[in-house]
Amino acid sequence: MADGAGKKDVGVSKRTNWVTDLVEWYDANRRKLPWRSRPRPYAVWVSEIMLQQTQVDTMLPYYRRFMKRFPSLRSLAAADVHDVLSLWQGLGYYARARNLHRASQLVVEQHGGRMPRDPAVLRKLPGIGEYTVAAILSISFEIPLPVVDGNVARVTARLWAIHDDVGRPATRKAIADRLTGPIQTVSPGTFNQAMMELGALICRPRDPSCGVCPLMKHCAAKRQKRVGDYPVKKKRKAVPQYDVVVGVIHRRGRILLARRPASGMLGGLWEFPGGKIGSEDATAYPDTLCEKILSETGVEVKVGERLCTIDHTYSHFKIRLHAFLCRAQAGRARPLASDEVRWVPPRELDAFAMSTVGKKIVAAYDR
DNA sequence: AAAGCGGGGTG
DNA sequence: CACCCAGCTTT
Repeated sequence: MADGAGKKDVGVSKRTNWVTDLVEWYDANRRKLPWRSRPRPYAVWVSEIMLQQTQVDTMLPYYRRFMKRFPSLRSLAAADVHDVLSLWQGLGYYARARNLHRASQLVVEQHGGRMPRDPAVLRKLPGIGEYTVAAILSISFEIPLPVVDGNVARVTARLWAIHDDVGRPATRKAIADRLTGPIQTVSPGTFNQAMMELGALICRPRDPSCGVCPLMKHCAAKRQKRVGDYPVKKKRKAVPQYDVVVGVIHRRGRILLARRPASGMLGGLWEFPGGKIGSEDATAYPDTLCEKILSETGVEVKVGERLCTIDHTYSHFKIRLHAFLCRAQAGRARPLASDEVRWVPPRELDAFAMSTVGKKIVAAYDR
């Protein structure tokens, strides 16, 4: 009798469930984040959209401001998209804001303002894909759908020494499949957040803290001393560089801004007129800029001194941007290559939603 | 300068 | 499925 009980105890302590170890670690080590206290679907949604391609520390101040201004799904749906973009200004990936705003309106129109609990229905909303469906439904409704973000892919690839490229959809699917069993043995919201938290705090891309990892004794990569070999991913290719010229165009104490088309890159944001140029000599920039401004806004300008040069990296290319002070000579401004053009008093520039580059030009102008 | 994060949309 | 899109942080 005593023998049998002893055997059982040994068995349990030697091979504890990795999910139990993970969740215990999470309960003791998780960060306190605003949407974690009592997860409402709307708060989880906003946080997950902001967290795409953006780290927690970067998005946190944006999140607080956003939730203060739009505390409910209905308040967001009722807002002007320009106000939503203004709050997103500087966070990047502006399509996320446009999609979130549009999707909130669809939830009000089609679902009475309540978040759908059906994965297939949720998935149809703009900006909501496989990952976001699983995140919202698991965290706010405890529905057992595993999320597979970069953190989870990395943790899982190491845990089971998965040698497939984690960037491929098939690998992501395989990882989700392997987590479908485990997630049903505990709170799904806790499981998913614990996996992501472990990836963010312990199982980091470089220099992971294996020594304090709750999954150390379960980890195949660690056992093989090959943690650095996982996850396997394809190298990203080099990005091209372009030169860009723009004009800060004055007329009667005002400055000309153009609003980019609503869809596409930096859609709906305001910018200084100008654009990408070829590899011509720098001495030709003023003439090129003059032509560009004329063809895009119908305004004839005299190009003056260079205001600033800004290097900026986007995800798929880099730019070296040269901003020139210009003076309008003739012509009425028309939105020939944009959705809208407007002459703006310099003091009001801050009220127009711009990308980080736009704000840098404004900052250089203010100096 | 290079690498890492890395979901969604499109074709 | 492959490929394109979109910025900022860390090293």
